[in-house]
Order: sequence, then structure tokens, then C-alpha cells
Amino acid sequence: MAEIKKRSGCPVSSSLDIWGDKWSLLIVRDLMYAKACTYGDFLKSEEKIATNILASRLQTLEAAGIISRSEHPDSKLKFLYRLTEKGIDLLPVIMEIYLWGDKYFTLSDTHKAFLKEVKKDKEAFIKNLKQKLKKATA
Amino acid sequence: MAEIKKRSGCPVSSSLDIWGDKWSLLIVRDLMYAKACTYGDFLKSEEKIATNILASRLQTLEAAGIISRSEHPDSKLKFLYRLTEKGIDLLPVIMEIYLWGDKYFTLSDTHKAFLKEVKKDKEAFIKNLKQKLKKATA
DNA sequence: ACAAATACTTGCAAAATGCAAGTAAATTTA
DNA sequence: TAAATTTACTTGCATTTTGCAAGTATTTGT
Repeated sequence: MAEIKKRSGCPVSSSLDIWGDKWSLLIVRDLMYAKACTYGDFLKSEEKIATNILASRLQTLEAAGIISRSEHPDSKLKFLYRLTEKGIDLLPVIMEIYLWGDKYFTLSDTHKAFLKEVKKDKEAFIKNLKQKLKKATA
Repeated sequence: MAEIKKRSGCPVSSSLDIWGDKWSLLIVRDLMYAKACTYGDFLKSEEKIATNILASRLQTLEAAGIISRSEHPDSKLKFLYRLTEKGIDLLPVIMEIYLWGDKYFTLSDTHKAFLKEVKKDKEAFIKNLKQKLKKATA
């Protein structure tokens, strides 16, 4: 893994240096829903990430301490990826992106329903989900 | 401008399709501080964006309705870029990135001071800044 | 009239992305 | 128990994006 170079001391810039691309936050999104995913689970996502890109992003995110990789209880063939606490802390970012998307895109009924829930009480929703995810931490 | 292709119906994915790269949100960040920037102003930022990339991103962001381009009152040579309301609505996203960065990077005193202010009352800070930016809208 | 400023554009090399196929180990199936 | 399948990747290659340096056209200031 080539280490990540910081373009500046700005925390926004440094954050984007790590996960500022079209795929990283989708991996985080998947883990936010699923709590734990295998490599194959990520490949199944609607956006169809290429397998080499997935491998590369998983490595970067793990190196950055945002996700963890551990053995699957059922099989030595599988591995489980989860959010670390640092990764869980990206949840507010993801949620604000969802809310922006809610305002400026036409959403499916599923997403509409999800965001209706979120908007009822954003803080509570995030807090609750954070707790659930924290319990699943390896 | 090639139009932006959506990878899926997920609002997070669609958002990243527009501004999910290492530069777009830094442009938004600059406008959040400065209210209005010229092309040259963006080039002066610490991260040193390449001029062709800047031109490309400004076009994309304008096409997406996130920023506006208008004439400079002082000179026909200059143009002013500002956030539209859609762009201003990205502020919560940026602020959550700031807060994540605050937790996981070592910050300069300037950034520390800034984030201390934010954390005193996040909602109020965002609301206030939104209003200020809205007044500056072209 | 000439030089400087401003907002880009262009050309090219390097890096990242995307696609398809391949590999190695573990597990399931016949 | 041997063969087929599953799983997590890796590899090779074409395409796209990025980054750097230089160039251009218009306007402004001297």
C-alpha cells in the first residue's frame, strides 16, 4: 500500500485524500446497512464495483482504520469486513449526503421511506444506528 | 459537457456521481468561506489544484446547479463564482467532514479554533452561515 | 502602444479506472 | 475421494482521468 499523501492541513482535504472518490463511501454505506460484509457481498451491490477496485479500496480503508477484516466463523474461505469506530463516525457524513440527495434527486419509494424515518429525528436515528453498529464491531 | 451517468438509484451514489472526487468539495469549501471567488482565487488555495482540473470541475458544478458564474462588477476580465442554494445545502456535508477530520487528524490552531466554534452549537453555526451565504447569492 | 492580468485551453506523460480472465485455497458434491 | 464449485482476490490490458507546463485570447493598466 502506497501511503496517502496529504495535500494540505485542511481536515476536509485530508479526509478526501483518504475516501474522496466515487466508491469508498459506498462501501461504508453497505457496511452501515449490513453490519458485516464479505468481499462477495460488496460485489453484489447495485453499483457494480469492479473487483480490482474493490480490493484496492478495502485495503485503503483498512489501512486508514476505517474498516476491519476478520475471519468468518463459518468458513476459512470467507472474511468479514466491518466498520471500526472511526468508520462508524463517518455515519453523520453519509446521512447528510443522503439528506442532500433527498432534496435534489428523485428517489425510489424505498429510499423515500428510509429518509422519512431519518428526518423524523435525525440525531436520534444516527445515535441509534451508531449503537447498533458499535455492537457489531469485531 | 458530458452528462453525468447515475450508477444507481441510491442518493449517496448519485451525489458522488456529481461531486465524489478529490476536488469538488474543496471548491465548495472555498466558496463557503469566501462567498464569491474568481478563477484565480481558487488557484491560490493551499491544495494547488491544476488549472485544467479546476476549469473542468467548475463546469461540472455549474452544470449541476451547485455553483453559479456571473460577471465581476469591476472588470470584464473577471468572473465571480458563488454557491447556489443547492450548493449552500452541501454545507452540512462539509461540516460533518470537518468534524470527522477534527476527530481523526492533527489540526492547525486555526482549524482547531474554527472547529471549537462549530462544536459550541453546530446547528446554529450552520444556520448562520447558510443565511450569510444566501445573502451573497447572485 | 505595450506590458500585465485574467480565464481559460492544449498537449502530453503518468496514474487511476474498468473489464475480462485467471489463480489458489477451501468447501461442497457426486 | 476425486471433481466441481465457491470465495477472495490478482493480473493484463484498454480507456479514462489527472497533473504539469506551456500557450492563447481578451481586457486592463501604464
